[in-house]
Amino acid sequence: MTRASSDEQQFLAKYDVSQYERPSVTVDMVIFTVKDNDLKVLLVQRRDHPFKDSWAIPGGFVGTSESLEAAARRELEEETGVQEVYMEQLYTFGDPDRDPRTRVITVAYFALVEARQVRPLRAGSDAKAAGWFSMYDLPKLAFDHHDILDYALTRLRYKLEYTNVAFQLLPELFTLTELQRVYEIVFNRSLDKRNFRKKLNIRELEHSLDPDKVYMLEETGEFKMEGSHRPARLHRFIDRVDRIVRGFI
Amino acid sequence: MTRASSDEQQFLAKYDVSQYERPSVTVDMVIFTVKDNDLKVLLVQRRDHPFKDSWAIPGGFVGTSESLEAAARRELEEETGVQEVYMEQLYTFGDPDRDPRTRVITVAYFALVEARQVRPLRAGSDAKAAGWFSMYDLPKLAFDHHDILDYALTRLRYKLEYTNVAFQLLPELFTLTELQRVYEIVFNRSLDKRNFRKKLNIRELEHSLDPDKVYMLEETGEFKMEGSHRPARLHRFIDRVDRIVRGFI
DNA sequence: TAAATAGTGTCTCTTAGACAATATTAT
DNA sequence: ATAATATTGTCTAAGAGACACTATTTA
Repeated sequence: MTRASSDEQQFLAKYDVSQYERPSVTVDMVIFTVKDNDLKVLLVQRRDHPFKDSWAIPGGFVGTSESLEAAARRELEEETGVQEVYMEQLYTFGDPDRDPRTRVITVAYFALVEARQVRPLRAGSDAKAAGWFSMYDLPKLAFDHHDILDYALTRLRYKLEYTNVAFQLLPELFTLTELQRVYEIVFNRSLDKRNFRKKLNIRELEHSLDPDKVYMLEETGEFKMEGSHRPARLHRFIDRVDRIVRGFI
Repeated sequence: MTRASSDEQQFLAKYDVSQYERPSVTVDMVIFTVKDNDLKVLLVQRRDHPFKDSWAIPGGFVGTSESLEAAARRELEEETGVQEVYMEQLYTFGDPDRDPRTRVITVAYFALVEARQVRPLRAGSDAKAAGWFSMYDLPKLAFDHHDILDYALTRLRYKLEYTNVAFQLLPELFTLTELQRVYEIVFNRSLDKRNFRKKLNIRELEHSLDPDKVYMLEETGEFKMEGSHRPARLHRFIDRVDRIVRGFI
């Protein structure tokens, strides 16, 4: 940052902030979880017009001195009670008529949360209800929220293909079969168990060559004893990296 | 879109558009070209505060009833005179203090233009000068524009790796050596000629399996006769697709 | 014929995907 | 022993990367 000259200070003092018409700016949150053997997204039912009673992804206005990411995390926390989860900017939707009230530009984010960390959903000041909906069986949505969800699902699949973020959808300890189920649910097709595990190993090696980039899968030595069958090894992901905040690239 | 009920119409009539403080929204354009054996970006020198006299990427406010993409194309056309070039949304930068005047959220786009299609650069209403700068030797930039360019270069490299957009940086007819030079310049390292061409063939096949996805490389039968050496075959890309407008995923 | 650039093929290593048998636990 | 799920390896095909020689043109 260059130091402000007195010339510049003079300019800034005179600057007329109401010189241009301004759109409203919101953040909208696509919050995914895997639950009941299904990929779910959090929707709220609108209490007010426009699209009163329609379901929509949660969102809200960006505070005057609040960063976009902070606004997104605030919304996420309001809806789910969770913090510190994986979140990234998705895309900015700004068609002039996407909101019938006035010009609203929305910066969409998507987040991955573990179902069990989420507190029970509740209505809010502008939502008469909230709930988890299957991505494969959505109701009609308000605004352009179908577009946003389409885009989010594509991004989610893409992310799962070349990163290890999947563990963000699982509890800390999980079996490889549970991890595979996450992939199967997100990609909506079954996978071969041996190939899946082989690929995990390959990723493992790749990643250990670049420890700044991703997460490492680790055996805990513990087992999941459940059901009348052979117990499964429990694994965990080790964080080797500062959380990747910025969107995909 | 649901039909507006009279209840809803009543609501919309009363809706107070000045209810929330609003940030300004701009689009900023990262305009890349390959020229003089170098990757160049278009910069303008600011006529006014803040950052008076600093170089910056061109941008401007989004019109009240103008889509983000339209605003980006308008800026692009103003600066370069070109239209119908490859452009995609990059990322939205919204730190509260990124602009000392007031809250300004900017939606960054990046575009690829062919150097010879660009009309000579000229100053503008808010720029005392404009010019092409090497991405590998940038001046100090205004605002957070270094961040935006870093991000744009990463995205550009990524795009070149898995798509055929590189031809957007070339004239309609080009030799394979010229195409390879584009890759070498963007990735800033030399490539093996045989492997490069082999990969082009593989991409070709992939793409013909999915003709809705990308472009096809085609031999024209013409040759570039230039210099005292064997002439090179001229190629072109055939558009097999509606332009991909949305950002990468 | 010399200089300059164009054009081309093989080998090895790694990865992706198809595919089935054995191991361990509770009942 | 049976039911249920966990765990493991091989084969083939395709792609990535290293590597060097011949072809064609003009001066």
